[in-house]
Amino acid sequence: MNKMQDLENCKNCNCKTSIFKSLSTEELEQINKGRYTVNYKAGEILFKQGTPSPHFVCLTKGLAKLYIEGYGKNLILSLVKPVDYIFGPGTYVDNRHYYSAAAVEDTTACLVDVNIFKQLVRENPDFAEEFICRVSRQAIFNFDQVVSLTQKQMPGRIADVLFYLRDKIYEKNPFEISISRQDLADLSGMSKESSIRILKELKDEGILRITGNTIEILNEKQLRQISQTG
Amino acid sequence: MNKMQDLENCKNCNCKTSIFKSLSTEELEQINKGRYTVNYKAGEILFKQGTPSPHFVCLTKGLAKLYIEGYGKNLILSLVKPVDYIFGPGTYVDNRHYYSAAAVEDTTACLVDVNIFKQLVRENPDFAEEFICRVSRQAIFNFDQVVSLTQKQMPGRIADVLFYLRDKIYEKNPFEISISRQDLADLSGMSKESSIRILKELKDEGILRITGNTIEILNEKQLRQISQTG
DNA sequence: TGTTTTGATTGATATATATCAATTTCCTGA
DNA sequence: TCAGGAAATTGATATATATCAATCAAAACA
Repeated sequence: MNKMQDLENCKNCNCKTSIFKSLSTEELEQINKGRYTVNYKAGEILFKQGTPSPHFVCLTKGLAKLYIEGYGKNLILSLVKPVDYIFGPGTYVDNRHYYSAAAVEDTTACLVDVNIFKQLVRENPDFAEEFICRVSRQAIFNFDQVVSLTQKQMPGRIADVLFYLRDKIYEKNPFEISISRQDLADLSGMSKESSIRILKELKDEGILRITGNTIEILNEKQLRQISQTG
Repeated sequence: MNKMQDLENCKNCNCKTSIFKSLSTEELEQINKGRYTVNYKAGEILFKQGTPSPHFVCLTKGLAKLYIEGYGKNLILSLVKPVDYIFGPGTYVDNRHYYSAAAVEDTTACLVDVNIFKQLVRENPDFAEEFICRVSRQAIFNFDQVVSLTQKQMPGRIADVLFYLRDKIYEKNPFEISISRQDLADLSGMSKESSIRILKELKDEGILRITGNTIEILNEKQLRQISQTG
């Protein structure tokens, strides 16, 4: 275990900026007591779909992907970066994970006993409300995603993923992706060959500049157009 | 307004069997006071995607569809029957509907001021927990759906929809569907022509018996197989 | 009762996308 | 520095699915 990590405390952690802002010092202390820190190398699995879900996960470093293992293929639901937490729907249903999580980059996470979390939801209405807000935003995001995946053709889906990566994950342009082409395909619901081809087409049309894993959106308006058109 | 409806009271309504079971008589009374009953004819719209969402809806009679209006097509998220309630993710985010709802059959619904609901979530931890459970189950359902829609081919998707209709909506076999072929297509993410063709194929293979709007699953095992295979 | 309209069905065709196979590039470890 | 393996790329082909157009059945209507 990394000593630096162990010296950290929820009280001065960035996590506080998230839903934890409604917690008192004592409540944060409760979370802190039931917390432990784990490091994952890129590629390592945080948890597998179907396994019990005894804690919720707060990402403090790196990048992880949440993905459903379907029939042969994977579907990546979202990427998670610091400071964000992973809280699956199984926690309040049957205590199972309904998706898997894997580190895309070297990643550090805090694991907190789920019962402490549930207790706080019961005791602190602000926290509960904040949590419900959070789950709701997640649901809205999923709606957009399912519409994109089921109603748009490949160029539109790739466009949506590129905007997602630029605006929500890497937050710059150009951005260097740490995910593979396969991941890109799993995010947009297509084969990796197709994702590569579409990327190449967008590059040839001058909408993107691509050098290895670095992508720059050159013509935002036209890419937006492609996203709209389907 | 129907007098019968007005005489009803939340205290002896079937809704109590749902998440409302954790509410006290006084709390149910609060809901009852802020409640009004509305009747919709088949085809009428309960609310439109994008409009404000000032109340949550409890279905007491009929059948409704929840659908996202996408790019040209609709995607039906789910069907709602009595006694179930409709509570969109926008309520805790920006107070907008993220999907539309329309009556499929003649439908009666209770509308309750969303602020009363939110207040109860804050005051009654059991109710809050029950509500989160509910939202979680919804999320799990959506996961299954998105996997079906993005990873299975048409016969598998139709198979999933048929099981959904038999087990969750009509709860009998054979069942007479009150939804159109277009709705069937919107549930399974394909064109209506395709949905008709797959249905016909399943009929020709002896897996289904179809007479007009009555469908009977004859060979459950084989249909399950088709759902699995994709 | 006939007429009109709507939804269901079928067939022919176009097209988006997956799959398979072959290279090529890149990265890692000895 | 090289060898081996993994990932990325490209091309050829097969296939699932949408689209278009026509017909048919059924329900609403006057």
